[in-house]
Amino acid sequence: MHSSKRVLFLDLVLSLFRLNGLLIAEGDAMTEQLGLTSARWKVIGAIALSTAGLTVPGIARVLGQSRQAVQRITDAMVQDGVLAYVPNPKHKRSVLVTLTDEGMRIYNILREVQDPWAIENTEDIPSEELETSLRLVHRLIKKFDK
Amino acid sequence: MHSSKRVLFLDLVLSLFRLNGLLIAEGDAMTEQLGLTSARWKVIGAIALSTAGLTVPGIARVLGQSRQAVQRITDAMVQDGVLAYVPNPKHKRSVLVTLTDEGMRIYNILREVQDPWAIENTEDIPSEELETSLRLVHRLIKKFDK
DNA sequence: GAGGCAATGACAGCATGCTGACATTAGCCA
DNA sequence: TGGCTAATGTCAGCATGCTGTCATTGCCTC
Repeated sequence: MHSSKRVLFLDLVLSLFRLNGLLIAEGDAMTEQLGLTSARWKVIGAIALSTAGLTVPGIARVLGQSRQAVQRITDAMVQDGVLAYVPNPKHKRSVLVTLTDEGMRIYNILREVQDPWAIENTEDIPSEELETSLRLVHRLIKKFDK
Repeated sequence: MHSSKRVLFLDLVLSLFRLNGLLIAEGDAMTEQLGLTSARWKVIGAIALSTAGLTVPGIARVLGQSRQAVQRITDAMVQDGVLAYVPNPKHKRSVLVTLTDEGMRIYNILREVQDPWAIENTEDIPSEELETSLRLVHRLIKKFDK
């Protein structure tokens, strides 16, 4: 028998909370030897994926977090020599956040751990299911991101 | 063209981080007039859904959080008169957490807001897609929850 | 060009998550 | 039954998220 969509959806939401925590734990375990935490590899990932360069509020928009939270993390990472602030030709006050050589090194190692992890955890999951789920998630994000 | 499963999966993971934040914001907005926060309505939901009664570590296991984090929340909610600790016939030290009348009242109001929200946000999504996604999420939870 | 609104930086306070540590109690097995 | 191991309560410290606030700077419109 099929549950109602309402119940399915509430179950999905609760399960997503659970999965979110587990994914953060996975990421933390994966990056433990790199001295990273979930907040930090998210920032590194956002910067590495951007082509045009990102400001602090820009990273916050990508990650869906407050700019203040991101600012604190990036300040600490600059302090640690992983990130650097460089002048922004398009904005006098709002500097761009870039990876230092050390940051690039860490990102490359991160990818070397993350890629096998992604491959391993999807080998028994059909592409169609991944695509369906991803489409649903994107749809919900669009719905809630006002 | 189809992306590789690896890329699909990494996109899915990043999107889930984003969606998680948005869902918490949704829940917070929904429960604003009830004086609840995300941490609190999760606890209320867990208790309301349990049939046998839950201890603090039990709630932590359901929610996938540390027992210390849950303890702090439940202590505060007992203080606020929403929850109550009652003796546990099966365990002398570990009391059961229950909803007070006020807690039940709040839970009922919560459901009155949550149900229409769930229905509204699924009306344009086929049941099959919800089921596929839920199955995938459960599978990943099982994979990571060791 | 001037004025006003929006974006940004910076600081503060608070809620919530985690881990670590330690004492106590339950529960199970020899 | 005795004792060991796991579970629980409790306290502490820390990381990370949020919001609020205010000054400053950018940018757009008139």
